[in-house]
Amino acid sequence: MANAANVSRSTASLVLRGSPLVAEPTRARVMEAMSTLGYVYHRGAAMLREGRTRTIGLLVNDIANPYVAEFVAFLDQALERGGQVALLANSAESDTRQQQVLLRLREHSVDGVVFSPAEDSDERVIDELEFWQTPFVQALRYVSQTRGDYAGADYAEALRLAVRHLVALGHRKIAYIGGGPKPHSASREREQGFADEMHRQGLTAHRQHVGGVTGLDGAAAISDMMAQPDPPTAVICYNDPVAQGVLGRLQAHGLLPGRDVAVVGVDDLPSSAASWPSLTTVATAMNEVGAAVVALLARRIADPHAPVRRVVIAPRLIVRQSCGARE
Amino acid sequence: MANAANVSRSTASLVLRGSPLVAEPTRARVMEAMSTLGYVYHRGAAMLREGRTRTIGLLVNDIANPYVAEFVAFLDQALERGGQVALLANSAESDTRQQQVLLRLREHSVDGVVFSPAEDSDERVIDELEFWQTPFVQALRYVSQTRGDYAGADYAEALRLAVRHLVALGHRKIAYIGGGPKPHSASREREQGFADEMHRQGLTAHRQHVGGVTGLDGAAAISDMMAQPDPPTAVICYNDPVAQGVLGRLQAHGLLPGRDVAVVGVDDLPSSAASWPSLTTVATAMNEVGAAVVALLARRIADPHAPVRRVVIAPRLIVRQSCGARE
DNA sequence: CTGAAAGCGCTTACAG
DNA sequence: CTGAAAGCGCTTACAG
Repeated sequence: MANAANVSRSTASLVLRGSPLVAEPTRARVMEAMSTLGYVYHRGAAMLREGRTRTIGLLVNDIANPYVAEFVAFLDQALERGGQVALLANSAESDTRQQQVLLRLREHSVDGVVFSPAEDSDERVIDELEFWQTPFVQALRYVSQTRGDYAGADYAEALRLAVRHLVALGHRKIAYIGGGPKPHSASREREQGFADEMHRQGLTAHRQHVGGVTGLDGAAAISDMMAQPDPPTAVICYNDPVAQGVLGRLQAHGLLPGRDVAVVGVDDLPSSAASWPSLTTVATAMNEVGAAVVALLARRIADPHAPVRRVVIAPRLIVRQSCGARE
Repeated sequence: MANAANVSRSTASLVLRGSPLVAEPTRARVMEAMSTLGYVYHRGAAMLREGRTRTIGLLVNDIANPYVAEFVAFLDQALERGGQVALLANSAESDTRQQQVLLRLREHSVDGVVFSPAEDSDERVIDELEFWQTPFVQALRYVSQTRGDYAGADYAEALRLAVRHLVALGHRKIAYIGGGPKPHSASREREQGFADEMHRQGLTAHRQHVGGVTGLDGAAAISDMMAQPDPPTAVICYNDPVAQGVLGRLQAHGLLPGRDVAVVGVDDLPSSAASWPSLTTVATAMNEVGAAVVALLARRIADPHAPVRRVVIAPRLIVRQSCGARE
């Protein structure tokens, strides 16, 4: 580099890293040379020498999912604040692609990996990460109940809150419109929470549907349910996009959500406050989950042998119009 | 590395890169050693030596925007297919952060940068990128009309299509609910297209509003407009989220979009087909823009002195219910 | 076809 | 406080 500034490379290196060992005039001389030469710190060289890259692999199941996109935005910012940079990758719910991308991340010598597993993830992903000794944390979903750090919301509790709220409003015919056909931890937890709370209330699922996680899936599911005899009076949806699709389709059938059928979502996307009727939903505390993920990863990098830690964030019911509790 | 496999490092290197110069038994021996040792190709070392990283900086104005998230998903996949990996960064519409993040990307020696400029971008961003000689392409928005490659949709044409469609349906009181307060190329183009086509039709903007780019902003804007005397009969919105907020708020006021007020969006998000009423919108061909971006960047990396190229993709009107043309 | 040597830009001890 | 030397894991000529 710019040791055309009349100093040795080690001195320059000390300046770069802001060491107090360097005399002021020397530092000034080096800084001067750096800026006139348009010098840029070559992190790649440092990483080769230091053995770490300050780079974190961020592998998500579906970046186009609005909730995941917000999660990525949050993590990107949090990592940046910690002086790290995110290598983004999207498995698009494919275990195969997840494997490939993980190898790629490893070739780039990431210091750690945050991942929300693809829905059909094989537990071998964990084997591999452990074999590589790559610090990692599972986010939003987990592949293994017991292996690897994890942070997510309490999805079972989210469904329990929704059921309890609807029962309190007098509903007994409560349906659940679930997520995609391939279950993962977060969808299993939701189903469990739904079943448990219904049971506790002396009820059984009035109807249950499996389809997908988008508005179109929600619309199709509700059409189906309403066409059958003895339709539900209340519907809980896998997430807000599904619920928004349900809101739309109900109205297309001439039914007003909140008056004719109660609808509840999960996640509390920003857009859910602006829908008509506004959507009652269970917020899954994305920021808190994100913060936990960052903390877990830092801890894991610092101490690879620390005991496994799993952080589960409490959800919160947001009552708006679509459940009929408000005008 | 594993030249414990009895070969020299150069031979191993040749094997790694799949050179045909290596004899089969030798190759087998090397492969064998690699797998037993759990060897992983150290891209960082290669990049230091080769001077390129097969890493692309992907800097977006707002990852939490659904359209941008889809764009990121598309690009991530396209880059991956080309053997590159995306370093993600989010400027969150801040020029300051954009500068920081660009420096960070450069420290990571990205081979090129794709960026959708923050809304308040200073043209100095371009100076800097040119000074660094970093190949780059502007996506979705541009900082400079003349400098740097660019790919985006034809946003002016999108607005023209929307105006023409509404006029053909008999509307004359057409309002435009624009994006955020800080204009950027894509919002200016929209405004221009709106003004041009209204003029050509012998009309003037019945009303025009500046606010934000989310559903809540759209809801606030339409409440405002409808509360004033002589409200518009048709509204064109900056993007689909704004339009969805408008749909919701109109209904909250007891007005049915498509019957009482026509509403048109821009972008054609997947969720817009599932809204109620389903949203008439102008699709801005995200995949084509993405493909153009990837091609432009490859070209720029291959030939830094190629003439500037700007790719503008034609938009397409998607007629659904919210404009009143369909039941 | 295979081997020995140099070098990418840093950081880390180790001497002065 | 500053300088000289080695080495991170690769690739690139250059000889054999």
